Order: sequence, then structure tokens, then C-alpha cells
Amino acid sequence: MESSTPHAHTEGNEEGKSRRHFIQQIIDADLQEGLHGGRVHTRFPPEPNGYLHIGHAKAICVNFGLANEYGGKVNLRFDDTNPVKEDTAYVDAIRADIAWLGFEWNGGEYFTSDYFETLFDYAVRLIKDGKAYVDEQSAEEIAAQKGTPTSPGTASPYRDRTVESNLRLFHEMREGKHPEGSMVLRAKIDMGHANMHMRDPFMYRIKFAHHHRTGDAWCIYPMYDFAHGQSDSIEGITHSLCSLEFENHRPLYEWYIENLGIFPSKQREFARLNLNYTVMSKRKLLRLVEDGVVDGWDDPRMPTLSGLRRRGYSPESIRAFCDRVGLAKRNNIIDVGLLEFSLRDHLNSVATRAMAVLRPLKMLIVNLPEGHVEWLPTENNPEDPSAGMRDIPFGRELFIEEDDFKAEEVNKKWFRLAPGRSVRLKSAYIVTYVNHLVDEHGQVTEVHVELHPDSKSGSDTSGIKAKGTLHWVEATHAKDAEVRLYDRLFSDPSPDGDKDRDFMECLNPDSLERLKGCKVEPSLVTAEAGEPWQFTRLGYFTLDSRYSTADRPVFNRAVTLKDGWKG
RNA sequence: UGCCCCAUGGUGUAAUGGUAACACACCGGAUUUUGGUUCCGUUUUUCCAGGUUCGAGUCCUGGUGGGGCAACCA
Repeated sequence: MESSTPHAHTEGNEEGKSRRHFIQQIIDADLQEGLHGGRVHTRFPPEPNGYLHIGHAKAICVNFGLANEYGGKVNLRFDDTNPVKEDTAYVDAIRADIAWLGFEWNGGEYFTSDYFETLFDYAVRLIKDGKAYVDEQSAEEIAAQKGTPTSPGTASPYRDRTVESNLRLFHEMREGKHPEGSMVLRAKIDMGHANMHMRDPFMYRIKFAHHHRTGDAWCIYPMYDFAHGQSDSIEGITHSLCSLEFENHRPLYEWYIENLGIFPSKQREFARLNLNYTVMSKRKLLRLVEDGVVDGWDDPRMPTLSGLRRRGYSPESIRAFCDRVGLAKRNNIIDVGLLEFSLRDHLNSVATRAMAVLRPLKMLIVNLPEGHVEWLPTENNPEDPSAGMRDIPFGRELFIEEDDFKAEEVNKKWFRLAPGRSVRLKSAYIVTYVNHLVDEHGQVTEVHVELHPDSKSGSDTSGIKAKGTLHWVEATHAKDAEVRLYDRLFSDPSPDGDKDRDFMECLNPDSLERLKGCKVEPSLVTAEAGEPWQFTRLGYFTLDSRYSTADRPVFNRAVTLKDGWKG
């Protein structure tokens, strides 16, 4: 049954019977009950202390996608309650990544730090209600009293302070009259609660730290739990979606909202995205950067959005991937192959085809005169006739791919060039092997072929059957380029799956291969970073945004073509 | 020896008490001037044990397995 709610973004999900994930079902039910007048308002709340990665992309697609789908709004909120870890540089990078993914925060942009004053007032209110107190014990003492998951905690000696002294001390905390670590504000809930988060959680701690936005205005900062739900509430967020690890925080989230009597945002949790053959935690990603294993946060091998972008991933492909991954509460590990499929699937329809030879082998057409060059038309994209045609130079001297020629004996599964064989040169002619030259090491240095003039592409009357088609670049017009091939960063599907092994031990030593002296067709000089190209038979590539120069282009391979050859 | 969440092909995700399906992967075939694309097809699935029911992947009970929960992090 088709639901009556509008579907703005339902890519890959438009079968007759629409498949609704559990969050959609919750929202559908909420709407049916007339909750919040049918309003849907979500938020994406990153802490500006690092770069966004593919895992965040899922959260972004969920929050922005749902808001779009229900004709609602989505806020971008920077959850900046810990000044020692956060920085404006991350704020800018996060904004750029979300925009690149193709989403707009139509509900506005906010910072939790904008609510510091309100949050302070909320805390005062709880103190006045006898629901919060200042604890002067050390972190160790408090931890010891917390109990364990299987045994209850014990009360702090400061738990029953008077409202007056709590109020005075809390104001003194704000005024900077007490050193860091000397006291905290705690909610007075239940030291024996089965949920550890309810055992008098911290609300505020003292930190004499410069905040990237509020500067030195504050020396006390709210904890996550005392900030998040209230921020949702202040913004009128109807559905606060987060990952599974916050499930145990939900009672506390609700406790603050109820005891403050503020707008009842509802928290719902879903399983975060995990990808095999990579790591996703900020700490581990940081280590890759700091240890120089990668080039930086935007190294094309990184699972960061900036890395994927530099590698050549399109925002469309990442969105499609997130759709395909689905949404549930079950812990999952997605095969990186699905990400790669999503990229190929998108780029196949939009990438301009071009000829590039990565490991050049010289080919001489013996029956063409010295200096012969002609221009031949070729499709820009066979999947898209509207992409048109372009002319490429063809001549007596070409480069073909080294492994497209085999001098030794080959079996019948070999479609490419070899002694006695004929092949089609893409968009050009069929050529037949004549002979080849080798150096003193037995290395093939040149292959000579004979061209069949009546086999010209588009007007082939030769009747010759060539099973294989090779890509090639005409030698005198070829441009030099560097091409970087990437493989997965780790050789183990679960680099951090073994507690007794450091994930760095699983690094794939061959994750980057730099090929210099590659030959590309002249049209590639107009390539721009971020633009998708398909190098015929080789994969999808884009110009590297960092290392390319006008006279020395550097191309990154985003992904290979699917290789169906079982030879 | 506590509390919370989860369990469907190799990997994900559907089926909302009524024929277990979709995508990716895999394997086979057709088409192909990219060993790409496209098309067709094969193989493979409800953690276990009880119970409720005409009927259970779905509801109940109990197991088992996995994840999470004690930071002046988010």
C-alpha cells in the first residue's frame, strides 16, 4: 500500500510496494497520531573535532533524506560542548562535505554553544527543584561511588547540600572561583539505577579552555547528555536520530526533558554504518594521518568524504550507496564492494570515455606511411548518445597497453594481441600481428602490425572477426600523465576486529601504485578535478586536486571497471 | 552475573499472523567495436527448544549467540 506521505527522494526504492524502514514507520505512526501537527524536523549534529567519513554520510542521508521525504526541515548543529577538542576549521570542512553531498540544512545552522546561557538557566532550574547538586569530590572518588553494572552505587556526601549552597557554588563555578576538577554539577537521580547513566550523571564540569566560538566567556561547559536533548528541544526537533550506542542514554535524555518541562523531542537509534577493509574511528584515522601512512585526511584511500571526493567518488554514488545499505538496528558490516558498485553504476551513465594507456608499449603499423595521422570519431559515452562524439588522432605509431600483447603462446580465452592474432583498435581499424622486437632481457619493446584499411570503424567491410578490442593512444599527439592506482588500505576485512592485534599490522603495503609516463589522449588536457572520466577498459578516473599541474596531470583511479574476464 | 538492544542466503535489507523477497556478491548463458554496459538464468536464507494459532520469520516463554552500558568525551 502506497503511503500518503510525499516522497521527494526515493531513489532505488520506488517499487509498487514501498519498503519502509523502521524509522519511517515510526514517523508514519507519529504523523497518523497527529504528533506535533504533522511536523517533521530532524538534525545532523556533528562535533566539530574531525572530518566527516562515509559513516557520517549514512547519518546525513538519513536525517536530510527523511526531512526531504516528509516535507520537513533539517538543522545542521555543531555539537561543540568540549572546547579542548573542537575547532572552526572542522566546522568549515563539515559544511563543505555536507554541501558536496548535495544537502541543504533548510532548518538552519546552529551551535550548541549558542545555548550555553539557556543551558545554564536550565541547570539553575534543576538545582532550585532540588534535582541537581554540586559535588566536590575527585573524579576517582566519584567513579568509585558509581558502582558497577551489577552493583549499585553509593551516594556522594555532597548529595544533600541545600539548594542555596548548590546555587552559590554553581554560580561560583561559572565565575571561575574554583579550579578545574574541584567540583562538578550532577543531576540527582538514582545511584542504584540499573542504567549507569542514571546514577547522578555529570551536568557541568569546569574547564578553563578557550572555546572556538564563545572564547573565554565560559569556564564551565555542559556535558553531552545535558546539552543534546535540550538543544533538540530548543530547536523543536521532532525526531532526534542517533546511533545505537546512545540507546542507554535515552532515559536520561528523556529525564532532562521531562524534569525541565520542555519540548519533547524523541530520540531514536539506528545502527551505524561499518565498512569492511577500512577503519572508521577518528582516533584510528588520525593515526593513519599522523604516522604518515596516508597523505592526509583527504588521501584518496581514506574513508573520509574528502578522501572519497578526491579519489573520484560522486556525491550521487554515495547517496545511492546509503540508500542501498538500508536502515535497521542490527549491527552490520557492509561490503566495500557495494560502495564500488554504486560508483560504477552512477559513473557508467555519466562519465566521458577517454583513451589512456597506463603501461605503454609501442605499436607500429607497418603498412601506414611515415608520419601518417588521421582523426577518427568516437563516442563520448555509449550509454548516453546526447554526450556526442569527438575526434581522436590515429596514426602509424601508437601506444597500447603492455599486457594487451603476449609474445608467448596463448590459449583460446586470450582475446588480445599475440602472434597470429588480430584485434580491433577501438574506434579505428582491425590490425593483425606481424612481428615484435625484444631487448637484451627478452622484454618486448615494440610490436608491429598490419592494418586492414577496409575494417575502419563504422564502415567495416573486411569480414575479419576480431574477438578483442584494445584501447590505444596515438604517439605523436599523446600527452604524458601520472596515474595513481589505489587498492584497499587494509588487507584484512576487519582491521580492528581483533583486540590483540594493532590495526596497523593489517595495512596493505600495495594500497598505492604510482605510474609515471602514462600516455593519454589530447582531450584529457581539459580535465578538471572532480570530473568523472572513464578510461576505456581501465576504470573511472578523476584529476587529482592536489598534485596535478598544467603540464603534468595526475589522475586518480576511483575504481576499476568490473572485471568479468575469467582468464 | 545487572540493565538495554539485536538475531532472515556469503553481505546487507524486506516480508507488520497467510506463497520468504530485493540489492550486492557468486556461478552459468546471450548480446557487445570497453573481457564494461544490458538481458536471461542457477545456487544459497528465517539461531535453538517449547508454547499460542487453522496457520509463526513475525506473538509468548526459556535458552544460545552478538553488540552496548561505569570518561570532568561526543
